[in-house]
Amino acid sequence: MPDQNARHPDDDLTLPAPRAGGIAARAAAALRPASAPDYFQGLNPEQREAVETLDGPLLVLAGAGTGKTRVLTTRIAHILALGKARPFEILSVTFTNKAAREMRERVGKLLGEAAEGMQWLGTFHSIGTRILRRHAELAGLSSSFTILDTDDQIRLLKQVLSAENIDDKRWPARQLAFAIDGWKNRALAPKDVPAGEAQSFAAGRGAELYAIYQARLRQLNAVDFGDLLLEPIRLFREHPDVLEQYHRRFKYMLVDEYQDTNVAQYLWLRLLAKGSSNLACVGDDDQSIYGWRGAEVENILRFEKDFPGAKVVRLERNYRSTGHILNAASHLIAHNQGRLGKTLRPQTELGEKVTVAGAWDSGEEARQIGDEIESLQTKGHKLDEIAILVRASFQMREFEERFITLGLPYRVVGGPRFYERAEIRDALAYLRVVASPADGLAFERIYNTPKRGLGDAALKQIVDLSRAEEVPLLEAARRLLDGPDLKPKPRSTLKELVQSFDRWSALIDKIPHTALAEQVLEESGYTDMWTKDRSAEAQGRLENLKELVRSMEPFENLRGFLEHVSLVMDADRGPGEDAVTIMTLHAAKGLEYDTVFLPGWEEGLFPHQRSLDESGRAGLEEERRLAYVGVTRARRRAKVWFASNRRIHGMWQSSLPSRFLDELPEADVDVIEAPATFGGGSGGMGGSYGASRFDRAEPFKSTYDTPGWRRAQENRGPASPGPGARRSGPMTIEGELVASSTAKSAGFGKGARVFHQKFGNGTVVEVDGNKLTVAFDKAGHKRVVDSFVKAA
DNA sequence: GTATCCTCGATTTTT
DNA sequence: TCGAGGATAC
Repeated sequence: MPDQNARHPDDDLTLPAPRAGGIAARAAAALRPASAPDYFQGLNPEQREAVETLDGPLLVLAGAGTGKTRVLTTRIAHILALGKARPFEILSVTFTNKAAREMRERVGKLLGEAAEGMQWLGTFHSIGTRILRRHAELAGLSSSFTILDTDDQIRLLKQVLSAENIDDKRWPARQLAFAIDGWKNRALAPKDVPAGEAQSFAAGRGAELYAIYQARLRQLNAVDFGDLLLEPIRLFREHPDVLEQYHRRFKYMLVDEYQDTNVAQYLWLRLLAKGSSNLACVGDDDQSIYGWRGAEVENILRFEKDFPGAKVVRLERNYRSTGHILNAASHLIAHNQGRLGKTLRPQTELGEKVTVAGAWDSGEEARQIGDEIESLQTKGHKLDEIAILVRASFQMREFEERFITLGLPYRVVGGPRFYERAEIRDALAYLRVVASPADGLAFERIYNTPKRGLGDAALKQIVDLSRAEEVPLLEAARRLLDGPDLKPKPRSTLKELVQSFDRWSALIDKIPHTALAEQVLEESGYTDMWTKDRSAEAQGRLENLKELVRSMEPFENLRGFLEHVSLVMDADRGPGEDAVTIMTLHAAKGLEYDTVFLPGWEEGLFPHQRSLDESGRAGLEEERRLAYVGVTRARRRAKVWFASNRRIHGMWQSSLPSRFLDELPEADVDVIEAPATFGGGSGGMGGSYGASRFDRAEPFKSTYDTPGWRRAQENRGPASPGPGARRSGPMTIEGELVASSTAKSAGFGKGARVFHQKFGNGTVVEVDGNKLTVAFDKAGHKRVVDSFVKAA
């Protein structure tokens, strides 16, 4: 999506552009029929209520697959059709560019060109940028400020650390970046950082370094992502007249995925909502899975308190998935305590039960899933409608390898994205310097790429001069050429580089930006560098560079393109051939597939041990929400898998089925006994020791035959706890843990000698229900399920 | 400036 | 176990 900023001339806040008003008026006329407007067609009563409740704060609790986007877009159409506001008077915020793009498209379908006038539809960050550019001087910036990405941020922090004589081995820049991000997420300026936290970096210098970093940003006329939220907040607080302008401007405000907002975003919204108070937030507390990067579920849980008189509408009719899938998901998520309470109601038949199956190890898990996909394919299912959702990306590899063997087309979502590739970042760095010669970080990135013999020594001279004279790096380089300090060789190379940049910069308004980009890449020797490179990726990198130039075409100029890139960092990739999708659960939020495979439901992996260790119960609940997100991606088939052995950090570990399996309702789940392909796999393992397939089925069965499991069945109860009912968690998590670990044991006592297929012989040192701690003679202490060992 | 050795860490990720 | 990234040696 080309950024709107690039296309729309800056409008004046106080004088609405008449052109846009015309569009709105036409849209309104087109949409205003005699009776109920067409766009209400097919909305259920709750959705309609959410659309029609226009005045005052509104929270729409939209469960998975309940038509959330539809409500948002129809609401916009309704506001415009009633003439309550013009397109540019609606603030509509999303989290990702993808969501913003989709929203714009769908509004476009409803309204046609009126969607074009929606200048304030975008991500928190893009809207923040827009606001900040308008009032840059009030924030000590010029309106052409650059936006640093994570890489630039780290580079700058490294500079700060070295200038402050802090050993960056002991106190890595990454760690400081992480801390600063955390503070910014919570809208803390350097002076607001709690003393205790500042203490945690570089012997108490955390807040001080943060302050120095901020000062450096200002010097560079740059902001980081956090500033795009923080600076507008500061602006609004310190300049009530500015805030007032936006209050007048935004008649209606809509926020998507409200459960993902962090403190800064929340404050930002609160300030703006002091105007009209027509703030509609849509979200689902049960799908809050980004706590680890600053999202505060509390924001959504507290909505009614924060915005007095708020109306809450629950969307619970799910049009996506069949009954068993929804029942399973609802029952699972009901184990969480901190939630607003909401149960998905199926609108169609029960369909297929959710299946749960176990595999001996992760390799077998991948083989079985691969086989199942092939069989679905023979039955005529499209691969595009099949997804494998994993907890952690290392799980993907096994599937990829298997699918390559099978010749099964797949696509991996995630991974290094287009704009993060080294060659793209290098090319962009060149263009950034051309567009804004003061961009020191970009200059630093490419001043010796391709290698031109400018080493650290020359760089240090430039940096020192830049500091001493308080000028940008490029300017410092220029001055250095006039002085006596440079050796002849670097002098001539540097001179050529500086002159090249002067030449390119002069061309900015003279030739098309795509042609300029090509010229820069050519003359700088950058393309050459890859042409000469004999490595395997070089060809692909050259392709990427061409793709980059192509992607610049829709933009008016270089500046517009760079703005887009700094915020978007994401390139559309075409649909391509029919293929299975492999991605993380996090990446799957908002998507849906007919068939969803959910491998790796094992304790330690899912829920992830680290999440439990770091965040305790809150961590567990977020993991459970992730499981809920996973299951609710499925329209017709959800297939959960676990493996009893998995290689973690290169070492085989035996694993126990996830507690989340215990939390699925038996009535909606089929436990699959693995087909008899045991031992028929790759590698030398398996098969030879004559184990029966029940070796695998058994631990699973025993897990199910627990008091916790039975209690879970009894607690299934009616599907809906009723609006507003806060389910206090029908069963305690601790209870279930104890329950599943007090399952009947296969009868090994302390001191018994046992044999395990992977770990060999050992002695039982502890018995905890059906889980044994065994001191293996060779493999050390391990926890295993009793049915995996035999009496030795 | 580049090759090789070694050490460390190993969920999730957007802007 | 394996890979990236930094440090060291040439």
